[in-house]
Amino acid sequence: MTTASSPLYVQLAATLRAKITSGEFPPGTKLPSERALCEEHSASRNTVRLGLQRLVAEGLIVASQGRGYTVRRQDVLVYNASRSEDHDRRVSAGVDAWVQDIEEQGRTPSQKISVSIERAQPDIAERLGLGPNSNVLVRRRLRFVDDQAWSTEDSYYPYDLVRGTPIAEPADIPQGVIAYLASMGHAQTRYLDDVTAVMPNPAQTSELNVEPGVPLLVRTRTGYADERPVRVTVTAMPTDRNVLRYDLGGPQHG
Amino acid sequence: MTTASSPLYVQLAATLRAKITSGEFPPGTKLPSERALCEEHSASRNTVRLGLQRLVAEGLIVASQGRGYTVRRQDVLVYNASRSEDHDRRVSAGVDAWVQDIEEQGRTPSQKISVSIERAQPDIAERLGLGPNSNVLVRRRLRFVDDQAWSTEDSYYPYDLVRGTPIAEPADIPQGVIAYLASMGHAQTRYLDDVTAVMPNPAQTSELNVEPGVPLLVRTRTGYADERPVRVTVTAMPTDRNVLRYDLGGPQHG
DNA sequence: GAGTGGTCTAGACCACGTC
DNA sequence: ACGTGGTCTAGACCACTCA
Repeated sequence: MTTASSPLYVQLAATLRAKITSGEFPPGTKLPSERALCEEHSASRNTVRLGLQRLVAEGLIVASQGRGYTVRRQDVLVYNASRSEDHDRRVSAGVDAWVQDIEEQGRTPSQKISVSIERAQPDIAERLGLGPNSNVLVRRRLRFVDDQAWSTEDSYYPYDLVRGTPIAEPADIPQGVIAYLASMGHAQTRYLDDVTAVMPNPAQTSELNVEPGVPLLVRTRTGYADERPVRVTVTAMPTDRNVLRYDLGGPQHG
Repeated sequence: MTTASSPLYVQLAATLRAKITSGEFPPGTKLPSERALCEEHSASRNTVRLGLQRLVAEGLIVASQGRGYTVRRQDVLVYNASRSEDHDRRVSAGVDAWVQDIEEQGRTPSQKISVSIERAQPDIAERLGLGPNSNVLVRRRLRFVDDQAWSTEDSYYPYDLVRGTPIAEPADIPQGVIAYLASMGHAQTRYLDDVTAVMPNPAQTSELNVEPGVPLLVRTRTGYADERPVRVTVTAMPTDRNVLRYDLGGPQHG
């Protein structure tokens, strides 16, 4: 047996994983307590915890102090990244593209917006083509779906570009920031998306209410108006509730 | 102090993290041994291990039995997803797009290809618009950069489409599979990419040589020829060495 | 062989949720 | 009040690496 030679905590994780993926433990099921699993598998609590930790890291179960472990409910929404900047759609709908995306999936989106002026972080400054001590206007969004925290989206604009405009106000802009910038002569004609994933740091863990161990999908979008970068947007999405979608119409790129 | 109230292992992780990110411990540095950190922080070994585990999960350090913990060397390559299917580039270069992408970054790519015929998994069958018991041709690629495992790419084709063609052979196809399919009248005109991230399972951990705790970026690309899905490709990339890039020429999508 | 991380035990007390 | 997970201790032996 190959399993007989693997560590106890790995076997324990495999046993529970099988019950979850087979459907014997459907989403919402409460797992036996750590101390019960100790007896059941003749293992110490530390060993049991090591095994459970594995399943938490895989996103299969969630732990809650005082309440126990439960099998996670899967509830994934699609964020359509390639069409999210479509001018026509946005202008006709009067809302931003994310809001529309979520509503089309029958859910209720909402967001909290805060605006500040900050010294640009080095990577942001580089993407915007700014000097090391430049200021940027930052619009931070915390996005909710059905009143549950869902993702964060932080946009950075060169401060010189937006000084004194409505973009610098902490309110939603009806037609969308993109369209407003376009009306000022900064129509974005090209977007560059870099996608990666990170493990959440403590701040993100609490802000987005993710279990430690669930990766965050991070998309960094740079928007260009006539080859000049005018915006960097960093979107962080817990992967247990998001899929990022790109619809590429064909081989028109080069 | 807020830090004074946080758990010991969190403080320990924060201390080491600061030394790493500040540059005091540059990449390649060997960390003090677990037992040395025990003394230094007056903590038990389990507690020290909890803290170190955190940094491993964040991808900052790697552990090696018998050798100790070392600060990870960051070495991230860009995979340009939006141009990777560009017919013109591929045909002119005579190699597949990933190979070209890596070579342009001054590295040496290589890959191992294996081909098999399998019963389609449910999610693959659904994306390909096939019935539940359909067969698919599977081309599995394990990709290397400078002889280090880098990513996996598994392509699924409806078996009826490729039976008896060179695609079903376990060799590289000089002009690329896409171009070959096009010459057979199945030119792919549209691609749909779903991007998410998962924690690696044990098989992926060993195949791609990733530390447990480093997330995998997973892109599922469905290729359409005249509205008919003809290919599904699943690419798994450890995020500690990959960034996925989309260059969107503008708001031409709808 | 000496030192490293990997696994494991058998306890302890604390913080949180539920009843 | 009780049971849950969260943190922590002080040991033990094994597996691996390197000199």
